[in-house]
Amino acid sequence: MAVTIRDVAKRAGVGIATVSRVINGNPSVSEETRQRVLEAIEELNYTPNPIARRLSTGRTWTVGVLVPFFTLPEFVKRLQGIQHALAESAYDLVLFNIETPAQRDKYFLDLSRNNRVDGLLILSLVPGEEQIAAFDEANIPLVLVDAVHPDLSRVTVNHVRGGELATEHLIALGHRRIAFVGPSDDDPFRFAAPQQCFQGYSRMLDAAGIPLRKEYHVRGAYGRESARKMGRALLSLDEPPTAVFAASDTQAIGVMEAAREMGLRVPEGLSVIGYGDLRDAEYLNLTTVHQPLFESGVEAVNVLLALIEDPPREPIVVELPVHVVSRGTTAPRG
Amino acid sequence: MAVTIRDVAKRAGVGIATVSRVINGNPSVSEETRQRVLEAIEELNYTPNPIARRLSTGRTWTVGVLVPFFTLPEFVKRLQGIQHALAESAYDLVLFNIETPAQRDKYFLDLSRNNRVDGLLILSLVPGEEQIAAFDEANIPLVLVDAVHPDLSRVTVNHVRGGELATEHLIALGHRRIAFVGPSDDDPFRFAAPQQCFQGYSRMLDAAGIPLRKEYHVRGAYGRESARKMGRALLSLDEPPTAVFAASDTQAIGVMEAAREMGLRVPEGLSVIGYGDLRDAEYLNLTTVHQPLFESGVEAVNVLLALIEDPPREPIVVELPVHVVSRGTTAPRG
DNA sequence: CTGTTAGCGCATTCAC
DNA sequence: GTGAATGCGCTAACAG
Repeated sequence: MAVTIRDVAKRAGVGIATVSRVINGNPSVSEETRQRVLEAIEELNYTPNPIARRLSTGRTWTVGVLVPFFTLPEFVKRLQGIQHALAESAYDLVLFNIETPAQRDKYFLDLSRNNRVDGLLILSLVPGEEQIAAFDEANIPLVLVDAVHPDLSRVTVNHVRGGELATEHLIALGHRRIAFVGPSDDDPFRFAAPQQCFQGYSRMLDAAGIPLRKEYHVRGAYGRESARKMGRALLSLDEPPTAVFAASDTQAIGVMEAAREMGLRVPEGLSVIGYGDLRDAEYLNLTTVHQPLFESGVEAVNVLLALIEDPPREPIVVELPVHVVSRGTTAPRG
Repeated sequence: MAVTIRDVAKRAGVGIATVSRVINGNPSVSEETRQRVLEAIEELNYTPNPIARRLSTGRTWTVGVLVPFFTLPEFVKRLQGIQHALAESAYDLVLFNIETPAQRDKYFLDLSRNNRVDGLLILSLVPGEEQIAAFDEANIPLVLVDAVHPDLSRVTVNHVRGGELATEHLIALGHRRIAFVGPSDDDPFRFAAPQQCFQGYSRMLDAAGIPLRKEYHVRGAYGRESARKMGRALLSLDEPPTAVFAASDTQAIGVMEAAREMGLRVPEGLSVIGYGDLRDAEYLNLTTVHQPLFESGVEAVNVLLALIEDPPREPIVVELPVHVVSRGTTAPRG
């Protein structure tokens, strides 16, 4: 049926080992026989069976990506970076989407026991200690993206810093009544970023001598609709904020809609800064904190491949910078 | 190192064949030995090595998904359906993203020759005849999603019908000056849907006795920004349209923005209907034609798995229905 | 430099 | 019912 290494060997009049050597670029083959083998390969239209190779080498040539809710724009963009970096490698990308804690645990167990991936990228999730131990024992390197565990390699951005920068930006514009809008943290996955943004926010307020007002600190479901409601609530306060820092662009958009509905112009009546710099941000002229999403995917792949190639060593830590992208939704306090 | 079937066999005091039988649910094993084997498996924490199984069975237990620009929301949603359906199966999902014709051809060649996938889902792309022949020869079933080739199984929606429905909706509201906004078709991938939408549009106009006006037919780059410009151009016409059918929700949003900028209210001054029913559509209260994106992914997986299990046969064709979702952006002609 | 051989871990005849 | 033996296609010692 399919043409195998043996067919090529016969055709070229050599042993299968020689064919294997040619395929794998082993230098100890005479130029002459190499040519003969290459010709045979060409004529027979041969390509090595990857599965046999995998069994033989004991490697799967596969990288797994564990991602919660991969359809969320942040994750899509990270995935894009991962896909991009992996496309140029010999590794296949297999996607594991997680929508419930049960799924998460199932995949963790599955992937650490079965011989399914050579390495795993984990987005915005932190495995438990036993799970980490299992991967370690199975000798499967892990790289966290946008999540932190002291023993694991990771690619992160400093969200506390991001929160500081956003807040600093508003303070520099003269604002003092600055609200924070973020996703609620009763989510089963409880992503760390928003909480860290809040830390940066409160730290920077503190540094500026601005008291934290709890009525300016609102949380709700992720998504525009919810953010719009929160925005309306904020703007209905007796002393409404003059600026809002939203822990995601999606929520920033919701807040802007609330402002518009209430007859408030942005940025004249209300400054809004988002977080993430998602696709729509530029288009909507939204001031935001740029997060290197695509780049984080690329970097994570680089780190993981290094870990796969080299013997295990110290965790590799890459921290990518964030910066404010000042566009049209923030302005000096009126 | 890792525990193998041999370890289990030894532990249970049986041959490896028996262990294999137990694993694969072969009935010809006595209940007693089955229990013994299961215990051994449990104690040793054994899981079969999938790669060895793949080599032995000659199947990869892998499904490939070929998708152009997978970050576009339409594709993300289809991918979600695919992922969802595949998660419950024994198959891995490996993602191949395509951004250039060269990449497309490379993957087609690669996947048809190498033993990498048991089947392939192809989104919005049609392979060439030689490529189809190659897959056929390699015995790798193909399922097209949102694309048509007479010899291939596929899951589609009737975009001509979709275009008719959208146009009919506007006509029923009394509109006669109806414009069509779509992506330009000088794209190297030239997705078929927009063109078919246009066919439905022009067919329905014809049926209603409304002449097609070429100044009402505008095309431009995919994306909001471009659509906004087209919208402005349309609304600046001496005799501007009273309604716009956009071949994608993204473009519909751009048109709505153009209307707002020019002081026209939607739907009072301008009716807008989109296409796709993407996530934002409901939120923005956009009237649109619902496309079963998620469902198309699920169905495609079902078809593909059937094709993998069963001997090749007639192409399986699934056509999913579309329908207008009437929301707040269309109204009777003023 | 090159061919022979021995696995990789499992499924699967084929005898018993 | 069950075990021993063979092979899936390839890589990697090991001899020559």
